[in-house]
Amino acid sequence: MQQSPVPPEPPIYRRIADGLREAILSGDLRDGDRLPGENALMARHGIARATARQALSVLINEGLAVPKRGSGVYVRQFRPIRRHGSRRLSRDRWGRGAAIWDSDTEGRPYTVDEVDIDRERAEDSVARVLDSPEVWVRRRRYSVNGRPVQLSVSHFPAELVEGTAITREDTGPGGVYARLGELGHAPAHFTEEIRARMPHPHETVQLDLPAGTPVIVIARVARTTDGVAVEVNEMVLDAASYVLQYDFDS
Amino acid sequence: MQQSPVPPEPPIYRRIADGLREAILSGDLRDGDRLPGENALMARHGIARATARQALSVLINEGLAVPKRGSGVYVRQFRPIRRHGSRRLSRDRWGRGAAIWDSDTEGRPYTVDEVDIDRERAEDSVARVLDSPEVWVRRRRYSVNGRPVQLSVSHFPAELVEGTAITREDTGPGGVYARLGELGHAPAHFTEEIRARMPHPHETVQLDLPAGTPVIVIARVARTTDGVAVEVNEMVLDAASYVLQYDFDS
DNA sequence: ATCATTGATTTCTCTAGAGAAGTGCCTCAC
DNA sequence: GTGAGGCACTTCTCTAGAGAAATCAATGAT
Repeated sequence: MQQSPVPPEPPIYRRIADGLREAILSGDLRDGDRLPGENALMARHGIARATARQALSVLINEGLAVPKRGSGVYVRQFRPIRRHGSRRLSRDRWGRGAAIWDSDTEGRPYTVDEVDIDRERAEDSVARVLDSPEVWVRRRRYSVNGRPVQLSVSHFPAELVEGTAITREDTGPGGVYARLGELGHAPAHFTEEIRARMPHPHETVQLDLPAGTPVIVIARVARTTDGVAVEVNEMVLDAASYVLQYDFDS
Repeated sequence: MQQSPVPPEPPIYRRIADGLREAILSGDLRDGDRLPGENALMARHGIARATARQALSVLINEGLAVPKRGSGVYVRQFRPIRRHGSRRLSRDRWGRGAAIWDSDTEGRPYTVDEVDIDRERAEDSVARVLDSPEVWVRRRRYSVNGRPVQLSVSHFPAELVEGTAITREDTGPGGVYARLGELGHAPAHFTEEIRARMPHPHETVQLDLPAGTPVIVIARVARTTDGVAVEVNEMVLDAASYVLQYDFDS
């Protein structure tokens, strides 16, 4: 009737994982250090290969370690980019030392290494927001220091942007927002919806994500001063590479 | 010298996982449906138990499926709560049908089922922002419909709030922000930093997270009109339960 | 010096089997 | 009808072994 007096101790693979995690979080093992591998764990603990792998897979799925085939398992590093939602409000308004999480200084060289532009039928959710069944779609991939960090898919109402530079690879000075402004539809209000989830397989490939890395998905809607939606942009970010920042008044 | 003409086909466990994922994403298998289990996969594909498990673990780690011990593996469901950053700007300003992602209507009953209040030494990052080595800490867990969805840890400068209701379990009408206002330190500006990562073990326990569920971490700093930081609140959200929304002007 | 090859090491994939532990349904006694 | 017990089924944990594939360093040929 009563609780078992002996709390069952966790399984072997978990005790090993706990030990390694402890070493990582305490700082004994640092960014990029090599963890004991399958063979080392088998020998040290007298266990089967599958059990050693299971222990390591715990840390890998937690995003604390990254396996490199033929080489070893290494401690993961976290050095994010800071992305500001509202530039207007956040512009270093509160000075230095104000951030909770460290991040690399901004202004690192972004490169766009894949661009794809098409006219398509819009998905339901996009068509509803843009109030347009057909859209021009701009797909891009952004990399920093040669590492892909973000996928971006922008949607524009087809009739609105037809024939403009928005439908071409080179959008000209100021980018798509300048072009929208020339059309008399300058974006003035933004809504960003944010989710986090594990990546789909094609995202894992395109962002070159190791196991245990979630993605942050941002769905951003740009509207004119009249409240007309002129762009829907869905961004998929490597969660290990980003810190998002939003500033607002109460 | 040239690329192998035969693209190596993916391993068995991955092909099986791909098939099941397809069934889920296409809608053949829906929220809460039962997937074929280890034994079914072993029989159908003529594979070993470990291989069948590996196929299922792919989907589990992707957050698409949830195992229930002794019962089976089931398709995961996603029915998030919408959390607004800036209430002032977002208040249904753009009418209905404006959201990209579905979410349950707000106003569902929140319950706070664990409260813990202490005076402590602050961590470095918190001490730096609050400019105070000692802090009062309020730890809470929020649940919706009996399911824990959020952990929250609030920090206040110790000298500032000493002796007020902020150091007691019942903070009185209006909550801690009303008390800060009475002290002449009403929060006026907010900065929220957002990350996503896999949960730590204690977060997995406290939020009752299945494998393959990331958490969203929000570090929120509240400041007075003078720019003095009066609260640092770190929230850990079940990523499968939340959509965050931020509205701002360009 | 540079490049190709080789070999040791490592992770990755898979087989075959076994017992533990939790779940859910059915049956049986009351 | 209702509750208790048992049983089938499920996932979970682990052992033992083997070959494939990627990495890295050392070696050897040019």
